[in-house]
Amino acid sequence: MPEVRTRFAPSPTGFLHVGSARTALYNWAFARRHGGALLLRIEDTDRERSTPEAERALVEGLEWLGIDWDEGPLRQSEFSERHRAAVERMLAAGHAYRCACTPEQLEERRRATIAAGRKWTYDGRCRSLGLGADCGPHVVRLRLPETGELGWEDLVFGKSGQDASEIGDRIIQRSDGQPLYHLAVVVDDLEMGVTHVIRGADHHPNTPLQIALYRALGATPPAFAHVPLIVGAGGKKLSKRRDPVSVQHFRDEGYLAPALRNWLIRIGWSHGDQEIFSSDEICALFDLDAVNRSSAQADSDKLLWLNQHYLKELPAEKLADLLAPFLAAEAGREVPVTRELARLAALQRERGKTLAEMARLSRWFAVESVDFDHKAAAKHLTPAVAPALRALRDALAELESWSADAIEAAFASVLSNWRDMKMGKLAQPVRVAVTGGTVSPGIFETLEVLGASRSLARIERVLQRIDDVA
RNA sequence: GCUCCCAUCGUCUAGCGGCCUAGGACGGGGCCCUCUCAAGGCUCAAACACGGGUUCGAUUCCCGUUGGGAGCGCCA
Repeated sequence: MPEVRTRFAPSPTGFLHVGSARTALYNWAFARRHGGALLLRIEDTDRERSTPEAERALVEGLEWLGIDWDEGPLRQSEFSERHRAAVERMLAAGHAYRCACTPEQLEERRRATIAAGRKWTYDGRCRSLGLGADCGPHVVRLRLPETGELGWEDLVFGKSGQDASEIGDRIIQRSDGQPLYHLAVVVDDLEMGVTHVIRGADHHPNTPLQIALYRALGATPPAFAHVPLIVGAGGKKLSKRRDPVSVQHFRDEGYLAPALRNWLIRIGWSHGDQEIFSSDEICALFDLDAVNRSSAQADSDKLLWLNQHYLKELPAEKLADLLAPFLAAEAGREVPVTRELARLAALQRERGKTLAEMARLSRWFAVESVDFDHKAAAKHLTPAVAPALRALRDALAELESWSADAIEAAFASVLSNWRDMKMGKLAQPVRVAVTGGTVSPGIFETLEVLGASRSLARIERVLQRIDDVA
């Protein structure tokens, strides 16, 4: 079996779309699984959209996801010479012909045909005119056989195809000499030696035409695998406005690359009951025959779950590195990566599902002084708890080592003097004092990471506040 | 409108004629744990779109219906 060569051929839109990302992932996984190569080709023939920034965004997104390629990025715009040469060859061989019908004439005939209740494909007016290059403004059309199956065995959809008569002679070169998409793709895939075209199912209906193109070029089509589309809620098309569609967006929200990768690979593909796939497992286990045929909705809750799973797997130091910028943005100030931050990250990772959420929950750690949640303060910062709080402050102040264990002992000693006070009655006021709210990791650990001086200062401040109110 | 494609819990899916009392996961409910919130453990509810065939036997095969999607450009 010849070497497997797959390709990912996005058009540069300024970001990496999750649907494209999954297609890239499938191509990558398939190539790796079979010891082949992945080629990256930028479809940049649409000049306005194709900026260097847009291309960089694409490359960045792929690299972040951990998708590496073996050749490229190649740019389609650099291959116009060979596109033109291919057209010349087809013209010479009679597989293509010049057509001088104007868009206006075409539109008129199309309308008339549809009005007559018949379906429109090009009516072949210029098909046998034998127009030469001197025929004035003209396009080039592919000459399809009158009939005949344009079929293939799709690696996902199985037997597929359409009869040539359904399609009509399509334009392959514009009147300005520029190649059309289908021609460019076929010529480039041929030129690059692509053996497996793995792409979105939206291309499924285009494939017969491309098969015809391969044949007209005297070539054997590659294997095709069309992967089902990712759709939004309710099975509707993913909408840029309603759904988060860019890989960058997920990255900025604090999703981990392994989580997004795992999420994407599992939409439309499965391997038994397995849910968690490392990069290596994806490369070892992915296969096209386990890809589904129906389109799938993206489930953001599952992504959240996966993200927390990977968050929990990360070493605390690494997690602190990742969390620091999110926390800095949350607190509006620099956040150095310290041992305490790593300790905090280890505590918060089972409380937040994204880095952004972890940062929100950890705000109290990074800010100078906390803002009190009004309801929490009203409920827990009352004169009734002041004596016990004062005793706790004294006990904490005398601690020789500031550790969770020592802090717990201080709490215990205070509680032993207030027999009718339960742990919760003391912990909550302290929690409000040091975090401003009622939600945090265990109170001993919270005080530990915050440090002795900041903890005591915040308790002191609360004591003052209770006195002021009283 | 025409052509093509798809159809299992709310969602992602397992199932490739009997193993199905339809399995797993996310999400949801309950219980346990507990200083809050989580995490964790246990547990419950939840699906073969419908109608015909084929077969001793259909979730699985065939045909319709319904519902969804994609494609029908001198866009990519």
